[in-house]
Amino acid sequence: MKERTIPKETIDRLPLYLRCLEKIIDQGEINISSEKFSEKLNLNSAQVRKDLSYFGDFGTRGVGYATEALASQIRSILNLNKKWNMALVGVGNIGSALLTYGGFTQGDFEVSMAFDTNTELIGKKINDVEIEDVEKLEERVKENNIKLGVITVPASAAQEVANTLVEAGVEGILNFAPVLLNLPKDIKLAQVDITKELEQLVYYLET
Amino acid sequence: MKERTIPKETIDRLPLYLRCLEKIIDQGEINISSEKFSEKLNLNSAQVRKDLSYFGDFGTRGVGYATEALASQIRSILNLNKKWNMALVGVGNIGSALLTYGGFTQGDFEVSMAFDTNTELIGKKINDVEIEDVEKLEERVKENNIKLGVITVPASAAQEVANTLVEAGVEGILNFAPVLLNLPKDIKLAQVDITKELEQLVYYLET
DNA sequence: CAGTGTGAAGATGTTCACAGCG
DNA sequence: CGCTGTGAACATCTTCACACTG
Repeated sequence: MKERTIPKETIDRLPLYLRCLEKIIDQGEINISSEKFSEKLNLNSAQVRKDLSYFGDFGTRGVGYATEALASQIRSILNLNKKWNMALVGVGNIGSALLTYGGFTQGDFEVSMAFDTNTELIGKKINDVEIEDVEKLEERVKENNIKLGVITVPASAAQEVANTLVEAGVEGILNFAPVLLNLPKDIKLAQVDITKELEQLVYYLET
Repeated sequence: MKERTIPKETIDRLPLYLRCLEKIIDQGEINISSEKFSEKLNLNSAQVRKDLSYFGDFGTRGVGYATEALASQIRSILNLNKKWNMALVGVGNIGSALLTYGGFTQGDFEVSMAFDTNTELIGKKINDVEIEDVEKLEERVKENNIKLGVITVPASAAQEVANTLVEAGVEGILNFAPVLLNLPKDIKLAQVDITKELEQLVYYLET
């Protein structure tokens, strides 16, 4: 293992490696070569080896990578050894979808608090999570030591919500609102921008 | 305007330029300099000028870019001059959220057909769209000449749905399922992978 | 003379090719 | 002998710096 700066793109691919590994572990495979790996993920095998070598010498020459051990390593690199609770703000279409989303309900992430301004919603429960007044956000997030916030409010409210989340001590934000958030640089941001994806997509289409 | 290959990253940024422009047009600005632009988007001003220059000489030296004209140019480059109808498959949490999503309901994109396998859902309407049997997908998508598909089914069903959409003549797919789809190379893909985003996000967090 | 458009330099990421280990 | 790990070559993207124009 060398001390080097790790490309963002490598981090980008780690979740894909992990997902691929979990699949082939299910199929009972004990080892996998970088070649096999790269075929499944449509990339170059040298890419796979280089990516993994940033974090240690996980492979065995002549054999490949031990699937179980590698999966465990990647989970550890990605900080997936603890359950991440999230505070969600904005219980609209996407917000409620995330509250009941099976994709991570049973996994490493869980929406454990939800906030809204709509008095019709406050007090109701979705998937065992009670919707609370956004006024209480700061207090409640601090109290529960939540480190991840999810923004699913309309674009116009997103920056204000982001500020409140930061005040409340959140360290990372998953933002679904189509705005560029202004955040302190120690706060990490993941942006999910569906309209942007669609606009890019149709650029490439025949018209 | 030079004939050059346009970086993917440039296409990535076009929707952001557009969004930013629309905002400042609302504020009544007639012109904007690459410098102002770059501040609002957190990038280098040379980046802005280079990106825009791939498509033509839109700026005026000493003045900047005419906001209205540039917005219109970008919309045209991105193929946003027509309304894009989409066929959505999988009316679960995320699927139904998209059916009622205000973010593009009033815009350039609209989910105009929805399919599912669940007989409880088939026949019901969400936001004026009747949910149909996925068996009818190919026929109905062809008949309506739909060019965009949205996959919001569980991971295990995603590849099969993708195949059907391709059979039906779709040219672009927006996929929310956490799988790497195998598609003919003339079919364009946009992937929205929420779990991946979260996994990357927490990599960067203190633990 | 302010601000674009763009070659050239620099930074970052990917692929090649092969030495060396199990 | 097969497959990893990795310098070096290559490709792509970003930033600099400045000539030139409206």
